[in-house]
Amino acid sequence: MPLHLSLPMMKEPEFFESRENLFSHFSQYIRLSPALQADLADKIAIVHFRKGDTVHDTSRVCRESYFIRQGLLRTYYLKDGKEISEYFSAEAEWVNSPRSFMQQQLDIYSIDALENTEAYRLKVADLGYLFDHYPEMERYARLSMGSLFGHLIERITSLRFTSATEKYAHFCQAYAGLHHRIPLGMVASYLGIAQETLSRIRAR
Amino acid sequence: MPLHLSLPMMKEPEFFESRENLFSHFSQYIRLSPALQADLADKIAIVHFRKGDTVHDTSRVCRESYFIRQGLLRTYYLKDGKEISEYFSAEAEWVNSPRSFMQQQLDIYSIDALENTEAYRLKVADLGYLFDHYPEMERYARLSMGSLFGHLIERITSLRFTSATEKYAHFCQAYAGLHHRIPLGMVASYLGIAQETLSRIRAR
DNA sequence: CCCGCCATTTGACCCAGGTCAAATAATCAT
DNA sequence: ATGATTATTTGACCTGGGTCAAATGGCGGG
Repeated sequence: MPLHLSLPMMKEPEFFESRENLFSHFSQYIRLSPALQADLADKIAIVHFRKGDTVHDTSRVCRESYFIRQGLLRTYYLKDGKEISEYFSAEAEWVNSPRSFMQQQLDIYSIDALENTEAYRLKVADLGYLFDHYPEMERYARLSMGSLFGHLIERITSLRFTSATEKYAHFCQAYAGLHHRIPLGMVASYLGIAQETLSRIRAR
Repeated sequence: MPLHLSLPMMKEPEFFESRENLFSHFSQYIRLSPALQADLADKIAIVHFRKGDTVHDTSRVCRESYFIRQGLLRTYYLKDGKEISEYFSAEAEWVNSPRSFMQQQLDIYSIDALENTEAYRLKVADLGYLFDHYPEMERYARLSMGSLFGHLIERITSLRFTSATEKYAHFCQAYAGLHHRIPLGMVASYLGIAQETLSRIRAR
């Protein structure tokens, strides 16, 4: 099934505002030279997804990464015919199918949109170009990966020795404002507990 | 308590052989220029730990990273007075207390040696120097982190929906030859299951 | 506004694996 | 070697939370 996405159709001012969002994100990690800024602006496109759209599926190698300007995406995979949510990504986060994108091979993860979403798209080939020409992009990648690391380790800790109730509490804190926006069943599979159990916990 | 480590006291030939190990590791990811090679050789020291030694403890900020030439280290933390093993690191892996090393702040993880261990030591300040002067070091960091990522995600998957038996099977496969070298109780806490349960599983 | 399809809730039942306790085996230091 | 300390095994018991089933609630499309 082909990737389903609508093309940007925005007024100029809004477009500029958008770009600055991404740029200011970069600026948290590195100093953006004018040259890099220009090259980035050239490589990055804005795309829209409608709620329910498929952003990526397992039949393809993942060749693009998305930085969410607004909206909510979900990365999931199938296990015994059921969808298991791996994680959720909201504003100011990069999303792709990690191993598929990094090693350019097929992988089990699909991505879909839980809300109408507006995102910047960067193709893997363009990212490679940026890495080759701007050492500071390498640094950006290293630094931003670093903070992800902490989250993953925390999650592993939370999965191992905590009760279902504690897992949910940790989730609410880690995904702060987001947990309202995500259907209960998906939260349950993210936490590795049964939907029914989570429903009972909520009705505490 | 001060860091307990013995200084290198090696014959030259062995020393050279050691360094080449690390260099060939780097070569898997980047091309090592002679200048970088020289700088690396200058910054890196060889250290030895005896079985049971503390490599890092929670009272200090982690200011060095170790690349294991031979041996086995364990990263763990205390929960309710018990040691929970976070992960094990063997030959050809970098070890530190991740958040403490990356953000230069205190964290909950300690590291000790499960076997006599010989490792290369790189100080955080020297690593910063290398990042500042050699863009290819940034690339190395990005690429080598990438492969860690896959492992962490796999582990999260394995923790969520699998029985204790499956967790142990996954562990044996992920840590291939290593599982003989690690005490049962530590494996159990790594997997998030009770020691008694793991003992029964093994006696299948 | 109504219908049909999911998502969520509620109830009943059951088992994998946790806890506590005590025996046995392995390891270490003297 | 030998006793002391620590790691592993074994047994008995119990509970958190999984599974299956059925009722109820919500929402998007016509």
